[in-house]
Amino acid sequence: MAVTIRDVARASGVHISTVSRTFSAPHLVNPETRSRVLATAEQLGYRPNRAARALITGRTHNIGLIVADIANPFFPPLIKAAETHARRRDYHVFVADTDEDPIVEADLVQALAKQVDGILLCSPRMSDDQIEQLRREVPLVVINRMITGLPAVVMDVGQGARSAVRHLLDLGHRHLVYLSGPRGSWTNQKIRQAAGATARAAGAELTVLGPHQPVSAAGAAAAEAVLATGATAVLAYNDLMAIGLLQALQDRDIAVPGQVSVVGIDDIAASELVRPQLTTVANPTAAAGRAAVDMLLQQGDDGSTGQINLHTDLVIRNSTGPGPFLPAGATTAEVAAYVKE
Amino acid sequence: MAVTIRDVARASGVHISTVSRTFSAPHLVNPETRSRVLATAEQLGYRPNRAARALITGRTHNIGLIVADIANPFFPPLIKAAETHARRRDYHVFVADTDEDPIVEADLVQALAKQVDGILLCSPRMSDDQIEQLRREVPLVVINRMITGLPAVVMDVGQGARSAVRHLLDLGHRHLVYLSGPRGSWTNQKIRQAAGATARAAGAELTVLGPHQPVSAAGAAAAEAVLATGATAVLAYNDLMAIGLLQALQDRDIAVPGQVSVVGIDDIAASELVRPQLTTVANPTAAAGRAAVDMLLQQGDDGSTGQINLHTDLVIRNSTGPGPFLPAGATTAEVAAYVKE
DNA sequence: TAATCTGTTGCAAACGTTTGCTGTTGATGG
DNA sequence: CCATCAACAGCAAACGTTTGCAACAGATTA
Repeated sequence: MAVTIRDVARASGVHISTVSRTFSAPHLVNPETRSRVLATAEQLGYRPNRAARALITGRTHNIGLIVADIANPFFPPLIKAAETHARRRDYHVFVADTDEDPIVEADLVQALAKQVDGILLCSPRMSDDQIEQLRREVPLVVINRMITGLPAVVMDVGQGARSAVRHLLDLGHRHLVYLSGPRGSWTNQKIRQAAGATARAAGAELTVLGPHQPVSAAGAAAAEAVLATGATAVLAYNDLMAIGLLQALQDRDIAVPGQVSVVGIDDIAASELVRPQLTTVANPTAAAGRAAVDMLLQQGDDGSTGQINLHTDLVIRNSTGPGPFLPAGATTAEVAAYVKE
Repeated sequence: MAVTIRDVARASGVHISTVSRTFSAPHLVNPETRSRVLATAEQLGYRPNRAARALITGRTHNIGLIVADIANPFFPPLIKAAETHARRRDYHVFVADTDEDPIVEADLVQALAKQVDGILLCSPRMSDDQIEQLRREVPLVVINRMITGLPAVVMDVGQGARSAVRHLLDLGHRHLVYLSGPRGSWTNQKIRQAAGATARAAGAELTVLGPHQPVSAAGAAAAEAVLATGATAVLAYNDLMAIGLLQALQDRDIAVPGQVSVVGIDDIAASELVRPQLTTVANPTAAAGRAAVDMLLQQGDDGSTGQINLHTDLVIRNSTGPGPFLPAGATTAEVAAYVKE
């Protein structure tokens, strides 16, 4: 049925090994022979069978990409960049979705292990131990989580959170809220620590609310709680939550940024589409995807296990501004009254 | 290095074919033997090598999913649903992005062909001929495009467009604009035809603007042109464009839906996050993904080549309402003046 | 001139499975 | 008691490649 190396060999009067070499080690075959083989291959429509190749070389030229939730707008740009980059290097990529379930995550790695040359693990929810375990079965690069001894590429959310908080501080805010993300998220911890430290260092207060699911509904649901704190500025775990909050506040006739400033993290596409446009920390997700692919592909060569820390950028838009500043220690009722004006 | 069927055979004192059958045809092996083999396999950490299996059976248990742009929010829910559904049937999926380029599209199908049992082609930009050509190399299911003789699952955008236009008509609008999508999009044609026919049947006018790239910037850029037509309602090729337009209008102090009503198509997540929330036609993308996978997997069995037409739903939110109605034949200047009030 | 080398090709053994066929055993039926 | 059969297990040939080794020619070196 399908045309194989053998058909090409017969048609061009050489041995199959010569045909094989024409494709996998061209420099070993006479230019003349080579072009003849190439021509008949082209004419016959020959395409190498990757399964057979994989069987003998042990390299599949496939990589796996495991993310928590494909539909979370944070991931698609990363997936896209990784896929495009991989393809340019003649690799194909399996994409899989864990639905934020650590068990599914582990199963997936196992299932994919034999079929890929390595796996990119995005924001894994597994324990460090589990991940180290799996690393013994298949080359791994972890994205958005740092585990000593494991190759990783992370986006420096700590630095991003610091910039965001400093921006808010510069605008005069003294009481901030951090709307935290899901339990078990490494990123969440980093943000929380960095934001807390930066606020404290400036003598400002930071109230942590959460944990929350990283979705807009959770941000919206947190609106009351945010107002109750009396804070004038909010940093959210991600843009989705920030946008949810943004709209919930506006639905309550609370001006953003007039009365409350809101900052997100990720810079998803929607952040620009929403009004006011969201001030946020832009994560270089595309760069991260590419870097992770490179790291994975190099890993085979040397045994290097580098860790890359990608710079993040605060992008200031219209959801932040100098706020209304309450007397310290205002009660919830006072805040609400103030805010209603 | 890796543990193979041979290791398991040796360790459990049977022939390799028995081990093979334990996994691929359990009913052919004695329950006692089977459990013994299973136990040692488990203990040794044996995992079947899919490449070897694929080589001999010709079935890879992989499928390919090719989309125009992973980052376009329309696709991720479809990808997610397809992947999850496929995995439940023990298939893994390659995801690839064509960047809206028909050439890349064809290359990708070819490259993936030998490595998958079939390919899901989403909103292809290739010509019908090309697609039929490729179908001879690999089983195909086309999503969001109807080609006679080819298995397809489409979302009934025609019906969606009709509902949308009827909704606008019911609100009293007499002059509508259709903001059309990219050239070569089958969906675009369908919408345009359905919208035009519905408007004409009611004696209303429909002006077509475009083509445009299916992105929010294009929607925003079209704002002036839309106003110039004097229309009071707009149907856009997709939500992204609708949202772009929405914000561009508001930035010009034009009330939505007070002065102009806007309807999108797709019901992407952002449509609910934007204010006013966007009235739009919800496409059952997840269902489409699942249906396409099923269709592809069945295709091997019988030679069936069904076509599924999925129902779409108009979801009415806050971007549509009774508009201000101008005297017929108002000039651009008059419209602008009117609209500024 | 003999020895060595270089460039090119063929040969055949892998890689880890699946599967049609053949044997063996013990049970069933006449 | 022989013939038939069913259930099970082993044998070996595939599947389409890659790759170490050997063979050979012609060129280079000593």
